Amino acid sequence: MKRAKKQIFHDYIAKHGLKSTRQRDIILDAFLSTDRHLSIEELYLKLRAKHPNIGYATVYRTLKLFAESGIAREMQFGDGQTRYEHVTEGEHHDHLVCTGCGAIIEFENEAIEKLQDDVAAAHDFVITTHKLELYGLCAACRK
Amino acid sequence: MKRAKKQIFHDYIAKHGLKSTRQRDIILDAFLSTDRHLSIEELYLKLRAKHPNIGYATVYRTLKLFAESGIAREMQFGDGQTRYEHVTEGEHHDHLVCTGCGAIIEFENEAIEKLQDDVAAAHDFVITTHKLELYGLCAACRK
DNA sequence: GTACATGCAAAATATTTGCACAGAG
DNA sequence: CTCTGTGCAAATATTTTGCATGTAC
Repeated sequence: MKRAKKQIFHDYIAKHGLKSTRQRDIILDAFLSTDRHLSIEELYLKLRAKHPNIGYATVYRTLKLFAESGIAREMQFGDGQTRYEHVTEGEHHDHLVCTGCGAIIEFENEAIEKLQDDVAAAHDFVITTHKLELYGLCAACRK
Repeated sequence: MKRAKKQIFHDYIAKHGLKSTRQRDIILDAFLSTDRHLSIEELYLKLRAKHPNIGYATVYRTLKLFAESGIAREMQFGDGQTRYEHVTEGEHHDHLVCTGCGAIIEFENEAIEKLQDDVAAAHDFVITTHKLELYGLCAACRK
């Protein structure tokens, strides 16, 4: 799966006349080998440990590329930072966010998706994406 | 209803030892008499027409106050600007956003809310709020 | 009179852009 | 060799803060 995303990215690069560079590979590896919801800053700091010469701007530009290529998606959880999450083709999930510890749990629910389509149809909309986030406290944080 | 929100805000002000000022009243009026999803900048520009001496910072601070008092809520629709929407007690709604013309339609769906509770229960979460946004194209923008 | 509020400008954040140089194809 | 990518710094955009002054209570 990690391999599949590298493949998708490299295909995208090739198809658009872009170039495969050392930095992009490094950032891609770092992105694929972490948690699914990291901010640019988190990724940048993580990278800098091993690759102090990679610039902030390159991380921004490269993550945007990931998003365009379809292997990542920009997310806003309202904390002022844009986060990027992994996207796997055909998969969709929503989020359960603990406001105590910041944990983000993913879930899928077919029934909800179905109802969303109904709502959209009732308003004569054609949905392209959606975002569902439930904010609350996890068991541990309620103690 | 507009009156009710003014009441809520003034009660909040009073209870917290804050002060009722001309600016807060002006901003409150402007907020209550507009669309339900405006950015700070939109509100600020609208205000400046009639009240050129109100500062940007005051608008920011006042809208945060509105949110604290419970008559407004901060929203992020991913366009880089924080927007504030009206909150009516006991009411909850979600959003249908047209990516073509930017229209935002509100809707409510009990069945979805119920399923969300089920999801939360399954993960041992207690939900405090949630956010559901459906992005797509409205009928007019599909033509 | 004593806080709290305001307005302005400066600061803090987050993100984007210009440009000279480096490197992939 | 050409055109894209990189790194750095500067520019933008958004939001917050410090401070002197104003004003509600």
